[in-house]
Amino acid sequence: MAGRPRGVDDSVILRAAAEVIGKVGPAGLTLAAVADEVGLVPGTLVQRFGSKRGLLVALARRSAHEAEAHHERPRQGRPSPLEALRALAEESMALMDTPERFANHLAFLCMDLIDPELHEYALSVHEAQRRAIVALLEEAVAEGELRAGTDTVALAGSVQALIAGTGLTWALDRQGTLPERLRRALTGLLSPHTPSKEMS
Amino acid sequence: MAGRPRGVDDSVILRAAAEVIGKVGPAGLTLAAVADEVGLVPGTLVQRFGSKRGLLVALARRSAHEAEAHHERPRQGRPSPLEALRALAEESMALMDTPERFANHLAFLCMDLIDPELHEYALSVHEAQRRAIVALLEEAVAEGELRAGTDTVALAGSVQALIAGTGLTWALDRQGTLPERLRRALTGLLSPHTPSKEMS
DNA sequence: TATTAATAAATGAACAGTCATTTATGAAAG
DNA sequence: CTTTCATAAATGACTGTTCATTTATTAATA
Repeated sequence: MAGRPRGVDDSVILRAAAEVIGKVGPAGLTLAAVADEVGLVPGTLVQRFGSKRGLLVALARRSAHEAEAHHERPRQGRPSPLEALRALAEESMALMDTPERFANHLAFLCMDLIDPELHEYALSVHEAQRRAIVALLEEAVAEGELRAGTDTVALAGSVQALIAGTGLTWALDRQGTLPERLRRALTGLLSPHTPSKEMS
Repeated sequence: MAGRPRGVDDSVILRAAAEVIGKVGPAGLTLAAVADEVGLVPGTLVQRFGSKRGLLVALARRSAHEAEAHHERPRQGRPSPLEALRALAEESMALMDTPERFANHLAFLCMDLIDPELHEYALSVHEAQRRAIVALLEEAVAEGELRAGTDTVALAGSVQALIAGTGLTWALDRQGTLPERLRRALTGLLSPHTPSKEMS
């Protein structure tokens, strides 16, 4: 039954594809570049993944599973829920802290602009992150770090927006360090900036 | 001296280019698509703009000038600085409230990923927006809407991140309406979410 | 005023390059 | 020998770009 064994595994091809995307962006990815990276020939990739699109789908699926698994890890001995939230946010930043990685991350977020079928994968990762954030926020409420009655789901949405937006704007102006800006913005989102009389 | 008059103006070509980018993304733009849109032939665009890259540079330059001019408009009879800030943010959202416009906006933000020379244009728009936000925040401080001693520049950075990130995440999950989510996130950034005893 | 020359704009065809994909062929392992 | 993997070459569809040519307009000339 078993014929000639594969010279290179699927996983190393996908890793190479991610690497290429990191360099030239998702739209600039070519089968030739990926094939070169792993010592194969473009046609082989088509045969193994069906098409270029098939390879991209496989890459999206793998990335999504990895990211979901990452977000399902329990809080690891962090002193407080909010501290764990900051850690989560900073880890997310690791996906955007170089121009290459940022381009890659952006490509992932906007995969549906390349191929609508890939949208579900980006969405599942996004929702896994949201669930993790909501869980931490609720812990924070339970432990008194956040005011009781906080709309944790809505706040989680804001936190996600802040994470994504901080990466985006930092990629644009490169002022300061990314963790520093993230921490400041997060603190601003979670603590008061207004005088005691509340605004409208 | 004067030869044959131009059948279509530069501005309508650039507008068509922006439209095409909105449909197929910046990397998917082809001269043929733009030429089709305005009833010309691809070669004509090369002759008029020097090259495809020249057309993109012209588009970036125009978009940058438009956006800067937009941000330099004075506060227009808004009841309060923070209300004006919310209005500014919501106007920014108008650039991302459809998939097409969002793609276009994203293309603009990431122009340097297409061509490094275009980065300066994206950056200048970003800084114009920052100046506008800082000005409003300082008015808010002066009028007592924000606590004295607020680091308006840092807070402006957070506001920008929130604007960009809200557009990004909304494009991903499409939950709720964009203005609603933006307003909630902004309120969260500018008002307290913690109990009176402040967190670290 | 009528005619001609000069100039710019636009065309359409062709070019060279790249890309994904297909086909036919050879090699490696059970 | 059969099955699977990989290759090399060829294909067809695009791409941006160039070139000679045509068209439309203004300026100058007689």
